[in-house]
Amino acid sequence: MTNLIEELQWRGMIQDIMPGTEEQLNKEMTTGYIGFDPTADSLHIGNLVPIILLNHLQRCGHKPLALVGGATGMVGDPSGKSEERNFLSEETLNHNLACVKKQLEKYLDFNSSKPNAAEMVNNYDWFKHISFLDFIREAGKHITVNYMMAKDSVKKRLNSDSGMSFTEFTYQLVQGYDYYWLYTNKQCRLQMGGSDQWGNIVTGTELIRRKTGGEAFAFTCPLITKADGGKFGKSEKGNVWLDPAKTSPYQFYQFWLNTADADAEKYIKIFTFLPKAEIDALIAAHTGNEHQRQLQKKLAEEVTCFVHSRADYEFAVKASEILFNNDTAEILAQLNEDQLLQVLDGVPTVNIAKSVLEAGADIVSLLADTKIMPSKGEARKMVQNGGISINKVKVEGIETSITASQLLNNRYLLVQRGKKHYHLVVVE
RNA sequence: GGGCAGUUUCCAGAGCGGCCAAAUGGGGCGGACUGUAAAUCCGCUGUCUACGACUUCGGUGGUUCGAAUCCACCACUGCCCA
Repeated sequence: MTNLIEELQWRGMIQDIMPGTEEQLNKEMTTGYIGFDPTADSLHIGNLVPIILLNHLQRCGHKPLALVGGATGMVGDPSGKSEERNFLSEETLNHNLACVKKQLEKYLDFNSSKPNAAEMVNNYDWFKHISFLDFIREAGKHITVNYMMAKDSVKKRLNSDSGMSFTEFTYQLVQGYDYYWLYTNKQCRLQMGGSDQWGNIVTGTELIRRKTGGEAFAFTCPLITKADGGKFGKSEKGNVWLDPAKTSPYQFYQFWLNTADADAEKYIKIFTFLPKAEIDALIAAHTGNEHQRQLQKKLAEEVTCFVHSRADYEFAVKASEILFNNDTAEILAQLNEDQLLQVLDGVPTVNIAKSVLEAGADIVSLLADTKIMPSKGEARKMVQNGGISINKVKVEGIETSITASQLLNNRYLLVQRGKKHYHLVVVE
């Protein structure tokens, strides 16, 4: 049994830890859990850290429980939120729950023949049987309001103008009860989470101690930050999702590849399972040769393979080469239709009628009509600034006209605005 | 309820009768350099049938040859007094 805490420590994944946690983990196979809130119909890369924590737990020979918050999702966690959250409708919640469960199955080993097989639990399953009165007698009696009010997440909101509803105030008790329930019914002895969860987690261990006299353990992982102060996990297009239908593997790969130097060392430790020796070697090789971006490439490779697949990764690399290398006009022209569409998967497309090109369309009108540029004025300026390329060839001058002879595979036109923005024009 | 100040293009903020599509800064977007980075430098940033035309300066009317600029009313915002 590998020492989990030691492993996580050098990776910089431990923020707070309850005394005795390491001893418990070294003593026996321990069951540990993390909760996932069904706030959307897909997990995003912010949820990747908890997934990886559970994965490490399992690799070290312990038993992970992934808890989906069917009940807690109905309440809303106030931690880190400055305002009261809106309720999700029941259908949305159920839909999200199903999606999240399906995703989680990909990342842990649920093969029940193993003693430390992962398990999925839904806290709605036990909360649906508990009446309000049962709850306030069973859980509420053991925790004082004074104790609950002392939590940071609560204090902040009490001092704010928006206040805090009774519902959200209760959240920590609901989550605390989860831990108590898992403690008594699943022999769960460990809870993990982001450091913003510390307050809620401690309420759980407190509840366990007061109700059963038993001891439960916990640790948290630092929240992921970016060196430039931006919010981690957002790309220009918004959240980076794990669902390939919402964020294509190519975009996912690009997100990691674009990691800033200042963050890369930290991220490769947290988001990959590479052993310490290999990471140290990579960092050493990267230092002084930052322009080669070895760290970013390895990071993007590992995470893309873990979340999607090796095939998806290889494809993303190929697509990146075609899209970003300069002398690829010829390669592009050689691709067949299938390859072309795969490389450009996720690129926004516009349809135009073939007749438009037969007479030769002037570049400015084409850009404006296809909505690639919002107006002719802007299209004109963009072309004059050298910001538009067709099929990887820069457009020179606003008099340029586009004809059917330029179509790739007789159907497609790859329009590029600036370095990173692509549009696929499909002729019908 | 009374008094004062304000409302300008994505944001902040100049302009106070013609020289205003409107200074400057920020942001955004391009280009060069680079590592699909940072920093730096350069350009663009109301629309169009584009060396010109058209529509914008809270709203509606008015004064004037001419208004973002002056007047009236309305709406909203901020500050002060009740």
